[in-house]
Amino acid sequence: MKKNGSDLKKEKQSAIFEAALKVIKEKGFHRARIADIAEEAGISYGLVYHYYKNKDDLCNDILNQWWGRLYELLETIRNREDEFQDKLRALILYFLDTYQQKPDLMNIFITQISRSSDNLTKPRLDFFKTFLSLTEAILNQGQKKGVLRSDFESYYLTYIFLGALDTFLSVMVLGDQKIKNDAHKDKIAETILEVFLNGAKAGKREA
Amino acid sequence: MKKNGSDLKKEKQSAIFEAALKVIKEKGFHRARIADIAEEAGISYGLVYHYYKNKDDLCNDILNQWWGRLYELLETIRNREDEFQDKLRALILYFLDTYQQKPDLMNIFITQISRSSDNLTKPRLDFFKTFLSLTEAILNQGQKKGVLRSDFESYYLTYIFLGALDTFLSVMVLGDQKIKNDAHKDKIAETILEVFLNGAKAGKREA
Amino acid sequence: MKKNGSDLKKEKQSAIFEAALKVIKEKGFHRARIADIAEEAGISYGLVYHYYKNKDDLCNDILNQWWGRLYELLETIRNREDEFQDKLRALILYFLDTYQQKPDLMNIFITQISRSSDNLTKPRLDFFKTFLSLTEAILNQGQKKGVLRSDFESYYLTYIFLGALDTFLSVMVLGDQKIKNDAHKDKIAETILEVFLNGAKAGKREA
Amino acid sequence: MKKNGSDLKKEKQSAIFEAALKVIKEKGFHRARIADIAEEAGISYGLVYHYYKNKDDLCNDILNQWWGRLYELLETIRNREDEFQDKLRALILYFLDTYQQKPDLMNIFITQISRSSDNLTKPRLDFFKTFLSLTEAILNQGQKKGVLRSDFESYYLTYIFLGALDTFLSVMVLGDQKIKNDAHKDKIAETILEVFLNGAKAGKREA
DNA sequence: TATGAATGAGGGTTCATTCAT
DNA sequence: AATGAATGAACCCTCATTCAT
Repeated sequence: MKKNGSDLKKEKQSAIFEAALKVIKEKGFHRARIADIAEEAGISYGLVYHYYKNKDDLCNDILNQWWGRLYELLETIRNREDEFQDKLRALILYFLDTYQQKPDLMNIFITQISRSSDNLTKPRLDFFKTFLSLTEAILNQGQKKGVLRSDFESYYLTYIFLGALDTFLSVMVLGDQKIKNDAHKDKIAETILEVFLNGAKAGKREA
Repeated sequence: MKKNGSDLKKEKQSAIFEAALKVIKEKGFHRARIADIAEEAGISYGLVYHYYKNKDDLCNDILNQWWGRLYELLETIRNREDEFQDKLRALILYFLDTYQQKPDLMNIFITQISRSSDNLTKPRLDFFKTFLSLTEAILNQGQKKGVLRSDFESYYLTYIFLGALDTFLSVMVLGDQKIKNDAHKDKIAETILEVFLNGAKAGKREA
Repeated sequence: MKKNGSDLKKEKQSAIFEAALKVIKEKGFHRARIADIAEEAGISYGLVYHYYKNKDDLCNDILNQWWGRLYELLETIRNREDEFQDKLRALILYFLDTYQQKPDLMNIFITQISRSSDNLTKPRLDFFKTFLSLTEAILNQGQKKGVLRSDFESYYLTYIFLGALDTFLSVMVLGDQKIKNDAHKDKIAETILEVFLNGAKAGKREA
Repeated sequence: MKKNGSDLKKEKQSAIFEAALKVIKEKGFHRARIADIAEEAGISYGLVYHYYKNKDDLCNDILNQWWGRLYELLETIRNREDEFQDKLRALILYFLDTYQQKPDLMNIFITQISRSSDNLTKPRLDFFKTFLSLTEAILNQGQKKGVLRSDFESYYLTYIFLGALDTFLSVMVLGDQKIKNDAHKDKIAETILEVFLNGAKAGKREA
């Protein structure tokens, strides 16, 4: 079955996208040269500019895809009729899955997007704030249902939850640790959930 | 009392250091130009090279100072005979104090150092790992004393604790939020501690 | 009636030619991109290379057409048995007519061809010199007939005549002024003729 | 006598300026590369950017100098109490003198500035229009004094006068003709003046 | 004939670093 | 110690031209 032009175009663009992920992961946004990306993608220099207006456009595509998917997921989770804890678990697993399937992208999120990067411009900051808000909306559901304590504002709980998740991911990403199998993945998820919900203090849990 | 040459040298170097903090905070490591730093410091830019071998040297100075102080603190905390919770509180307050007194440095830590930055070279990664280890050593004390639960490896607890702290700081730094007063600072510290120790779940706390 | 292949070819080539005129007028030779011209002509830009060897070839086509027609006219005028003044008038009107009918071409002549353009290569300079020579030949007829004064070399008179004409056109072209009607056109022609022939000094004319 | 820093700075900038004139004359604004200019000036590539913000800035400097001097001259001429014909002569001689002393600049005026150049942006067009206006103001003086005929608008006379002058210069510049001596220069000036004032028609002059 | 993807040389600009004074 | 002129490698982006389909 022959692919039509549009498919081919998308494929090539996708190749550039993936190459960019890899190079940016290795060098960071700044040091990633268009020449590197082109070489990684196995195409000529100028062709990158056939698919992307400029370097910024390419970087934004990465950001938009990342945040776009994440926002979508958060909306989905919020609207689901799940048990509250399953919502948190779903979010954690999304990150872990992404790390498994697109480690470069996850790496970039951790090292380039989540905080820093010299590119911390206003719109990029807004991405981050939106992420916090959407997550907070979910935690707020937990408070309303009486699952989460309400003696703290929901954003406090949000920071702690996301911080825990983020640091787990950071350690894995920066240490280049692999997720061995699904059991391992579940273990991590359960740990984060358990400590977040029940705390780190000894001897407080029933049974 | 006349200052001697060495003092003068240190003063000037310090001026460059502070200028670098400010410029790097505003532009990031990459976009921070030697010319900017010199201008901010009120000196000619050739002079920067009398005090620092090159840009990397200057950046490393910042990193070394940051991590050096932090390591020192962690060692101190570990060796203190405090109650365990006071150790954690001391660590949290150190970050909050630093944010109050040297917001630029804190900003750089959050946005440039803590994870990423394009400059994520091996030695810089090691800094981060050492930080995790030293903190883990303290949390491990908590487990040994029976204050912290032991059904998780100490590094799991470390990630959650540091993640919570880090995200609180990130939000403040990125949102340019000020710490209003000591009460506010204590509130934040207590929140982190309380949720870390007792968890986010509702109705589980005695009294 | 079906057009044959050659006609079609000429039509398409003509479309490219006209598109080139428009784009070059707007952007100049240098900034005019093949892609712009193709888009203006409503064809794919690879196709331009079927009709023209390269960009230079296209530009030369424009130059050749312009100069070719002009030389032809000058030859015609020279060989005509008109009154001398009618010859000059015919030349002036040719330019004004061209400006009316092909303003883009006229614009390019004024802004790109007549003098300079970065493309001032030897062959292009020769075009210009030939133009001067052919015009001079006509003015020389005027001197021989005793209509024009002979106390100056004919090329001096040529420069003044063409300079006057050229500057009139320049102002119109650069100011994007339209020729309102035939009376307006005649007025301009007569002004140039009158001042060229009788001078700008006051009170010297009979009657 | 030692030169101070500012003098040296100006000297170097001037060297770049002159080098730019030469290169632009040879290649045109577009084809003139910063590398060429630097080489011509005998300095390194980057140094050009020490003195000029960018290529445009350098080009504008040339334009501003050219037009600035010309405007100044036109103001001076207008305000002088000279005989009217001496005013026109002064203007012609200014151009001829400039051609003698700064042939590169004159060349650029003719081939790049006066009309064309792809760089025909709004502000550059305005330069040209101002030039026309200032000249027209002088010719208008001639009409008011009764030296020039008033049956044509002053701008018509302006176009013819400037056109004549411009074309003389063009021919010299494009033909790379030298002005042999002062007598030659005067001859040219008188020719332009004579034909402009008394016309090209034979047998109309007194005596 | 027609398309537009693909190539890569060319050139502008930045900026860390060196160096003469 | 101090200045800032000077250097040139690095890298982004453009666009004429080629080529596979």
